[in-house]
Amino acid sequence: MHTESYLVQEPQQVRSQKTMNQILDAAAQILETKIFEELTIAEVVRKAGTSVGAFYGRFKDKDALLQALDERFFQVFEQEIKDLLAPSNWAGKSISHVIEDATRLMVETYSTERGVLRSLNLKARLHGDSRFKKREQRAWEELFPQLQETLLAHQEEITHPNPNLASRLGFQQMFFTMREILLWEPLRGGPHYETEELIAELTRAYLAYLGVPEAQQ
Amino acid sequence: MHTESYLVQEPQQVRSQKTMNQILDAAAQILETKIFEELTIAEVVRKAGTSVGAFYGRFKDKDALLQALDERFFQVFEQEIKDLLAPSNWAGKSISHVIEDATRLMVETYSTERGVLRSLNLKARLHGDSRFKKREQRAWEELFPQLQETLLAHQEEITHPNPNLASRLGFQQMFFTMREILLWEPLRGGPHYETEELIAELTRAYLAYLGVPEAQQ
DNA sequence: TGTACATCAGTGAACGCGCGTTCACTGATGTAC
DNA sequence: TGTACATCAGTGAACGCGCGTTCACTGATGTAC
Repeated sequence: MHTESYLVQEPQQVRSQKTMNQILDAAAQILETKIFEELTIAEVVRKAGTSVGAFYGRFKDKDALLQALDERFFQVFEQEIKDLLAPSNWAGKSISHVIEDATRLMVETYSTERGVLRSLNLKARLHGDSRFKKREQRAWEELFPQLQETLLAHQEEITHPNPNLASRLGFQQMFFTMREILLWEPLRGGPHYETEELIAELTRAYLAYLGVPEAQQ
Repeated sequence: MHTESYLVQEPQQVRSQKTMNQILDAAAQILETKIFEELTIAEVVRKAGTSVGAFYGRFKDKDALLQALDERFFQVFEQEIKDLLAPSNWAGKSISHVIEDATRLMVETYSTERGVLRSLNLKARLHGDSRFKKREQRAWEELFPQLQETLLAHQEEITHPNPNLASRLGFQQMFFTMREILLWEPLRGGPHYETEELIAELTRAYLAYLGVPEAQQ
């Protein structure tokens, strides 16, 4: 395995691998209730049952911790996207199924990984900074082009005058709304939506905007 | 006028009022390209042509500066909302006009005040903290209940099975998408939308989701 | 099977940097008589 | 119309606090012969 640039050194012994996992788990847990800037190294290592020195023996700096969490998350997420996009998967399915599938993946993922995703999302804004900005768009870039292609293949079902624009803005609406509702609304006690309800409504909204007649759903 | 809690003291002389305005203008200008946490007091006063001491003679602390910008912004915005909601204004208008009006106000406001709004939005997330959280929701609370009431008055034109839910989630979609596209997408070079196009498409999406038949638009 | 040596892992006190904030002081403005 | 005094405004160097980061050191693990 190649040396990850954010690590000082890859773990070589079981012992250190274990320590690293403890650090990542502790951090992820802290991020459920705090954002990354509120988290201190001291707090992480205390919770992980290790020391500041051990931390810096592994991670280049504080940001490297978030990068490692990012890496760990995307490993799983990208596989799920690949499975969803597997050529056979959407063959012959209706637009409405395709959109529902994509929405479901997003909603379920963002529900499960609130803490880490909240901080990644924030980080991308705080520092218009390279690494995190890129990564945040990956979900997008992996999923959207393929989804769009699939939708445009059913172009005759779309009554919006500009299917290209509509499929893009519709996806953005679904994604931004989902992210806002799942990651941020809970913090300010906004209205709560059940997972299935949210999936259903976001799908419905997307389809309605594309102008897919109900008969074809 | 009552003493604002975030100010050490209200300006008493023209001279100090002028200094204060210079500080606010300089800050607003800096926020066009930086976020509030990147802005330093030293930078603001340099640009404003005044001194650190002058700053603290007026503002309680750094946060007070953002609060003052917030205050200045909302003064204008709330008046615009009031005008929009004036009883006579929406009387007899179609759902589609009502939604377009609301969307236009939001889009135009957020286009004009990018800098300050970006930092206010961020601040509300960084510190789940009282003051800014509240203020961020004000646009919402001032505008939405009235909008919803107006929409529900035309309930027969809405084919979504749950008009109450749909008018709320539809508004959230419009608002979140608008905010994301105007405040954050430019930073990551996302696709650009013309103001009129954005208003038209967001309106269209909202109406479609509510299920307002095209004939009635 | 043991010994020597190299590298990996881990410890926690001390350091240092960036900025927000304070403070002692000077000058400007307003008011009283 | 001038003088004295109070308050407002403004200056910028110095301070200090919170964390991220370093560093000198100890112990654990692995490898060679």
